[in-house]
Amino acid sequence: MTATTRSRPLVIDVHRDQSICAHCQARPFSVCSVIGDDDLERLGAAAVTVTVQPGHTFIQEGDPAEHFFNVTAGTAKLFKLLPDGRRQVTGFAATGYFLGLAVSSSYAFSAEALELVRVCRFSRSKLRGLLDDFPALEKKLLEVASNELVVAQEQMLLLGRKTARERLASFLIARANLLPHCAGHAPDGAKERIHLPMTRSEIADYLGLTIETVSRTLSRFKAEQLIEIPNNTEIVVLKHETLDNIATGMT
Amino acid sequence: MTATTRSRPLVIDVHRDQSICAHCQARPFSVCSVIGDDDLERLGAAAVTVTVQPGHTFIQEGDPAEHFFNVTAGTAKLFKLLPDGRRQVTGFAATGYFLGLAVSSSYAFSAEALELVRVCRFSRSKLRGLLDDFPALEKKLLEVASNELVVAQEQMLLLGRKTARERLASFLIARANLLPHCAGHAPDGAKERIHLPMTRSEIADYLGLTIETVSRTLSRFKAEQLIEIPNNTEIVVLKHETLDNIATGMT
DNA sequence: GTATTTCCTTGACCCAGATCAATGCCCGCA
DNA sequence: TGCGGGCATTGATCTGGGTCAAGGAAATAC
Repeated sequence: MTATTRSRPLVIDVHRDQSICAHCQARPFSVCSVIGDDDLERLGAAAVTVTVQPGHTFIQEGDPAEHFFNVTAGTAKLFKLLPDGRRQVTGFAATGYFLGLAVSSSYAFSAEALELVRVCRFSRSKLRGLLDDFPALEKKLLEVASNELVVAQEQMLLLGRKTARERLASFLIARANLLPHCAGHAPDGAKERIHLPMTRSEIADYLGLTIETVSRTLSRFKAEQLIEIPNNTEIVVLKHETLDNIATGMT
Repeated sequence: MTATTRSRPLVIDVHRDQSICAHCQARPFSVCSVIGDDDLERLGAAAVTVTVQPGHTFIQEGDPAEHFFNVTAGTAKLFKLLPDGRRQVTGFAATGYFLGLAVSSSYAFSAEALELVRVCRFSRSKLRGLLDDFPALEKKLLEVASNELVVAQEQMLLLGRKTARERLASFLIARANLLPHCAGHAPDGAKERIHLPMTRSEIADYLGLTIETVSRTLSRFKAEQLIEIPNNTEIVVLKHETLDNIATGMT
């Protein structure tokens, strides 16, 4: 919840490359997947690749919304601040995430790189052009936005009505379901090793809790043999089903 | 927060009318405004008008998402439930609101009429057809969804980080800004009479509080001469600016 | 190898808002 | 005009999670 007022966007390695999209390993996971191979040069011409160092803010809430971003590597946190520094993390943007959908003239949130982040940047006008030329892209964006809305509503339920225990369980289950292999329900025996690129403080700001409550609750899960905590950036889910039940308030 | 398990959708007065859109007074406020006068018959042919009685649920979370809705009169509450009945109201849908954007196969939330509600109902396939024929409609929907996302993020900040006092102030200011005339900042002198079609309990479920806290906080605002409470469905904002400052955490 | 910093954990205590419990108010109905 | 049933208000008390404080552990710096 502390306001570690970081410096302004420090951006290294900005460059253009017409053929960049052809070898983009994030494409299958992103909105760009709807653009056919034949049109990749057109897409690449509109994009600028930007690398953002960990801890640096590349979108500042309130700034004029000139660009749209597509995360192609690393994870960023999206957040909003109150004047006294209280922070709400509204989401984590991983590879494939499309950022900047706000139609208004200024950004509604800030974005800061947690790890080394690589993004594809489009200017507002260039994206407009792409949307006009590729209606499929517009359809895809609507689909993405609709899914985001569903996720946002789920998060409102969490923030408004769930207990600390339920919030942490929800968070762990959501992270576990991100895992490439078992995108569903692992049995209570199987071990799922989830990666946490964010600090406890960022988890707290995401779940509307304090860092101490996050820590205590995780310790309790460990004591109950629901999880293991090998180190600060990894958690092993031992009892997925049990955690899932806690997450959905069935306990 | 109590689960008043209402009956299933009780729908009266369902009818079709090709020319309905031509006299729709909700059109200027809704996504349909992007359809030109010449194409209104096409739009009307796809829509079914449905009237929903107060207290009746016309969208049930988890049900297959077969329809999209456009509210043309009245206000509905959108909400999600936990198994034990805890409720989170994720929004209020007034005239012009487009409902059902969830792209997944089932609804992510329920919707219940607060007053007598009238909606325009489109089947999934009919809407698909409209979107293919009117790209402007798709653009508009993306714009609407993007705005919804911004609102959702603001609500996450409220639910995760604001105090009860700040939440109520935010709610009152948001309602005041809905007023047709002064869509901005009324001076601290001017009286703004806001209408509340929802009960205290629904306000509580929207703000992540209890009914008692809502009531106490409003009473305190009244004691501080920030508002007047002529009756249960109306509140007069006396000091817009002061409330706005409270809402944004500047106190 | 030691110092510094940053993050995490744990304990003791506190408080904003929840819960429990009356009571009041308004409105429709007879 | 009085009665009954929802809401809403208000008071008393409780508690989950916040706050304050004191280490600990792991990473980076020197």
